[in-house]
Amino acid sequence: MDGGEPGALGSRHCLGDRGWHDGRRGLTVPKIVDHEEYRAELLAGSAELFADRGFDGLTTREVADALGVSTGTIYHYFSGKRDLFLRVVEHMTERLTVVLTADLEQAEGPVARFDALLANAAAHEDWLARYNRICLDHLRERSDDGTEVMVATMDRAVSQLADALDLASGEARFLVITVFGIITQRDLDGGATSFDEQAAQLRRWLTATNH
Amino acid sequence: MDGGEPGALGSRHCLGDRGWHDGRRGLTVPKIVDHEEYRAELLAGSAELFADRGFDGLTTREVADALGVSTGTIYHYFSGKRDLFLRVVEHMTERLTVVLTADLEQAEGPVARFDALLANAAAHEDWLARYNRICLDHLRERSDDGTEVMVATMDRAVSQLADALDLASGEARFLVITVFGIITQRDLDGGATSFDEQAAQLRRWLTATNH
Amino acid sequence: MDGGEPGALGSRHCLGDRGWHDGRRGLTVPKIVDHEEYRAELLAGSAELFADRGFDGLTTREVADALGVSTGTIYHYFSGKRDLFLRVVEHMTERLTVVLTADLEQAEGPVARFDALLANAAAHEDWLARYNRICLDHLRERSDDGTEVMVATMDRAVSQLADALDLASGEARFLVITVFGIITQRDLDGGATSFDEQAAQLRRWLTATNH
Amino acid sequence: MDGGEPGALGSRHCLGDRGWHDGRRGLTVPKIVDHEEYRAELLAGSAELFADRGFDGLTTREVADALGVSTGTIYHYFSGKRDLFLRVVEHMTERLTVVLTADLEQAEGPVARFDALLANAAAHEDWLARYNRICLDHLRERSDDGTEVMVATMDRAVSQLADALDLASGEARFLVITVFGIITQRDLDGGATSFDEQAAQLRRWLTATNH
DNA sequence: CATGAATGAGGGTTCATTCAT
DNA sequence: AATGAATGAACCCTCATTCAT
Repeated sequence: MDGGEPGALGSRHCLGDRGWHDGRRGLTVPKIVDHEEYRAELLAGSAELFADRGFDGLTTREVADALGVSTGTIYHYFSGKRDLFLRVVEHMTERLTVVLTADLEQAEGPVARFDALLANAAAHEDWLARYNRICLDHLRERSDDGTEVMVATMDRAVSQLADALDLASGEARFLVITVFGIITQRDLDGGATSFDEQAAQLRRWLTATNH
Repeated sequence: MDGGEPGALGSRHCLGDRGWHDGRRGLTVPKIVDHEEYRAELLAGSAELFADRGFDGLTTREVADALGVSTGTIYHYFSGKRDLFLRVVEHMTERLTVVLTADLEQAEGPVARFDALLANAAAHEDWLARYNRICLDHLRERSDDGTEVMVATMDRAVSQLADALDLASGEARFLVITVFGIITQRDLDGGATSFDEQAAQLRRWLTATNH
Repeated sequence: MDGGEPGALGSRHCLGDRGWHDGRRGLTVPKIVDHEEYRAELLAGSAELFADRGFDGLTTREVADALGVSTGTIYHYFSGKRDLFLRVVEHMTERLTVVLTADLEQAEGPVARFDALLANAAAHEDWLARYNRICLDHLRERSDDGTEVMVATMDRAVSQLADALDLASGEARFLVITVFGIITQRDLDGGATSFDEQAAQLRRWLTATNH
Repeated sequence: MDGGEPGALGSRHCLGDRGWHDGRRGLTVPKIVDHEEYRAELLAGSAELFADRGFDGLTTREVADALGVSTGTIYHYFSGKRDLFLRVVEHMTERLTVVLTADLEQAEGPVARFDALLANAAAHEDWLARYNRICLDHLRERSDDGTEVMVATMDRAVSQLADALDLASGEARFLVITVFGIITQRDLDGGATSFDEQAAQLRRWLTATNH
């Protein structure tokens, strides 16, 4: 189980001890870069919480405690709880394609890439499960334009996968849907469903398709 | 699109006017049956709300208003908001198999039954999407024993389907997972994903499998 | 020193113990009248607090404690702290003319009515001082249309006084302004300024005016 | 309409660019005078804000922004928000007599001095209105010894005016009270009340008195 | 049985103040 | 001397729950 950030060593870190550390004498110019970096750290640290507890089930106090900062600090970097949540979703959404298609290029041929995709899904299963939960929560908060983001995100992932695996768009979409289906089910039943067994079913579909 | 109860004529009904204080005492002998029926009506009426807004995003006042009763009435039939939610999940869970396998027996042969299953899913898509949402919410409220219920529910549905469609357990599970995957995706993207197109992919898998 | 309501015996009363007390059997119709009465009591009880501490300097908890109710109750009768404050100002504004002109009719002749006016001012000095404070606070909260209310209120009081004392509009206005000036000064210096001495100056003006 | 400081050219100036870190060390010897001057500038710049928004309605951040400095700077020159406010009141109080009696000596005779007084009041109406507001706020912050300051201030102004206009103490007090009454009323009604008309009433009183 | 007024703990958010730079 | 990021107590307000009617 990986931490809040896939690929990063997301050990529970305390973010509470920073300063300006500008360097050159007396200059009171704080580093802008640092601010953005810190923001990203807060985002990464909040993702897991929002996924586990849901937007409404999570308090800002809990977020602050988990991040090792005060509630005021959260409001220094984000305009509110809702803003933080929306940024978390944005942040995760940007990484979805990366998570699914990482190392896909290094595999030779569609079948090998299919295996690589499943390996990616298995490696980042927790992250994907969290993303899935968060997406449903996001829909509640932005029922108006929430779907637009999802459509665009899905389309991007699907088109990349279609290219890499030499599949039609609808087929690649089926692939993503099923992968998420397996992950959702395992999320719901606590892992009772075998990932490999279901992956085997999916490979059978691929074999029947890929001609 | 059906209402809160699949198969029932789920028009938005106001439950508030049963009128225990209608005057003629002695006439309105409160039957036990009535109590249970009323409870069921409250459950059915709450399902949609919990699915749409989430457990934490919904207030008891809102539930009461939607049901056309007072908050006190809810506390008369349930021990609290959480209890109501848990009963809603139970109530929906009990119906899951029914929803998925309705009219399945009348179809002849595995393939026809597969089609009937998909027809069921399409007919009750809203209900299934809500059930899917509620299950993830349920997991948050009962992270301890929440999975047990899900495992049992899934197993029951899977074994029924395995019998009806002449599939191995793992195959039937794949079927359910994929159906839910499609419905979840359509829930997220507002219906942008074509149900039929994805169903066609699933049939391809079935064809490759069912020999 | 009178309480929050001029003329009323405004002893610090605990408002926390009420019910429906409808009377006729089983009817679940709560009394509407009661609701409005209670609202008025809350208003009267809040006036002193807002005057003493200012809108921003007063917490809802303090209001609730002083009224002997919970914070939630305040939100049951008013839409928020700001609404409560605005209603208090409205409530007091409606009474201003009454406070100033009470018993004025019973006096014979302009001079006697002038004396009656000063007697009214002295009798309700605390209430007038509070009203004065609250008006300045009100201006901060509603800098847009706050002045309109003040203009209308002042005009009403002035025209009544002009009639009763047989004064021109500008003269009646001078009278009101000076009375409030004396009260404000006494509010600021803790009563060091003599009310009677200043009233004597005002009477000298009246004598020079009233021809 | 004058700025925060009567008689001073109170254009909204940014105080934030004194540049202690301008580079050439040793050149910018921090004089004590400078420190005090700067303090006075901060005081003058804050007066308007405190009057308009009230002590509790104003944040230190807002004060800092308006002054063009950081919040830290305020804490360098004052021990806190409350201290700053108290110093503002002190600062304004010291100037009250000056504002009211400026150019009074140059006028010949009591009546001419009376006119000069009214001219002063009209010229510094905004400042006086702000002073009036701030005094009521001050009373809230220092209800214990707040009145003492007010009594002393009033007495000083009254005795100066009594001398200059050849009035008895109570008469001079009436004069000040009425001037403030007019200004307060005009503050409340947005200038709807005519200053000159009310001043004419006051002159009538003077005529009846000064014999 | 049904109601909804009342409660008060706890929610999101603000802001006076501190202090490392 | 000046900055502004960080803090956390305390703000206004919400809402699950109780109970007199």
